[in-house]
Amino acid sequence: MPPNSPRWLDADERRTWIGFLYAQILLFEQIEQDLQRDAGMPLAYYQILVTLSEHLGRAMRMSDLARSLFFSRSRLSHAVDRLERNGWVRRDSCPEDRRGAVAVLTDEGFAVLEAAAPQHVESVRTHLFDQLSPDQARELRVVSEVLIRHLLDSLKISASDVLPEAEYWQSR
Amino acid sequence: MPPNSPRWLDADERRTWIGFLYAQILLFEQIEQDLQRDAGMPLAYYQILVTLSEHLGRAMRMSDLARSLFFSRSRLSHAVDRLERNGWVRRDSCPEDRRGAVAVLTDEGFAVLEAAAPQHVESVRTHLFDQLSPDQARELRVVSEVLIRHLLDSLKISASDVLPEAEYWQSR
DNA sequence: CCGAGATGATTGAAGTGTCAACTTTCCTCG
DNA sequence: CGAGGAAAGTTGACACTTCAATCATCTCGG
Repeated sequence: MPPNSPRWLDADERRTWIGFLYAQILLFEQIEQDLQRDAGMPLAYYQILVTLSEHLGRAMRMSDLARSLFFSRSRLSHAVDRLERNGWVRRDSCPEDRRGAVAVLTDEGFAVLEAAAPQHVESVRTHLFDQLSPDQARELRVVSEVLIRHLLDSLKISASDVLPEAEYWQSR
Repeated sequence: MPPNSPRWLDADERRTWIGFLYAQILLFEQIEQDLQRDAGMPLAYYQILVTLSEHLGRAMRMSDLARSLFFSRSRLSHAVDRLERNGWVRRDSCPEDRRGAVAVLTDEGFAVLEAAAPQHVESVRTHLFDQLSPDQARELRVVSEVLIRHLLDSLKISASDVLPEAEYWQSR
């Protein structure tokens, strides 16, 4: 698996890689910090609430939720523990599968989400879209989708596991 | 600070944002996983070793190292604790400032880094550069550098704190 | 020169994530 | 039907980060 003779990065590639790495670190650090300040939760938890809020009954099976967000089951389980303690999510048992559990967004959770959304969106706009020309934003999207297709392939994840945006990421 | 009327994202922007978010999550998850498998350390620790290895005497003041990597002092302190337990880094006291501490890359640490580098570079190439056309890689670099300049400004960090690539990220 | 505030660094607790082990229930196939 | 294996979910231990508090030293204006 390690190559016989490694294909080193040239100077341009190194700068691209380091630049991308640091841009990513700084951007998400900033957005997480804004969200933590405004809503008292990390981005991962916000994504859980958003995903639940967009589904029928504001409810989802734990496994489906985990797949949608690329979370391990364990990670989701711990996260829902905390969201439940905050009163933002509730666990119901699943009628058609006695192993199952359903995470349900509570009214309080929905209210917290509604209150947090405007500031979070503003943060994303300020630190991402306001900095890019329309062409650059388009290019960023193309690059992102290329990478997602590759990575899903390489992880042998079928894009249709990733509801509800699956159609955007189809391999071909 | 919250806007009177939030500037919501339109459908294209939402797709761009979610795409970028997921590309970033999947890419770094994959690269971290490869590095963990091949070298038994997270990317952040690898970066510490790389940064030390590129400095005179393979040594740096804790604070300078933290600034270079955008780590908090606390984070670096904990990380160096572990690297020290692994025997990869050593702490020396600082002659010209008695408060100070200097992190030094040990020979063993350098050897570990040399052993890990080829596979890590291969991983970056496979999952990033092999997937992008030269134009896309160029565009990714431009976008990254735009974001870095903005974020450093917004954090009031002067680019020259971030050695040794500072010149690349100057605001103007 | 001296005291106040800034800087360098560490510490411990709490939050979040990973990993492996485990339980329960479901599904399949002989 | 009834194993045996797969899937759903949880749990506990450990690893990494953050946050606030702390201590020591340095710097600088009066």
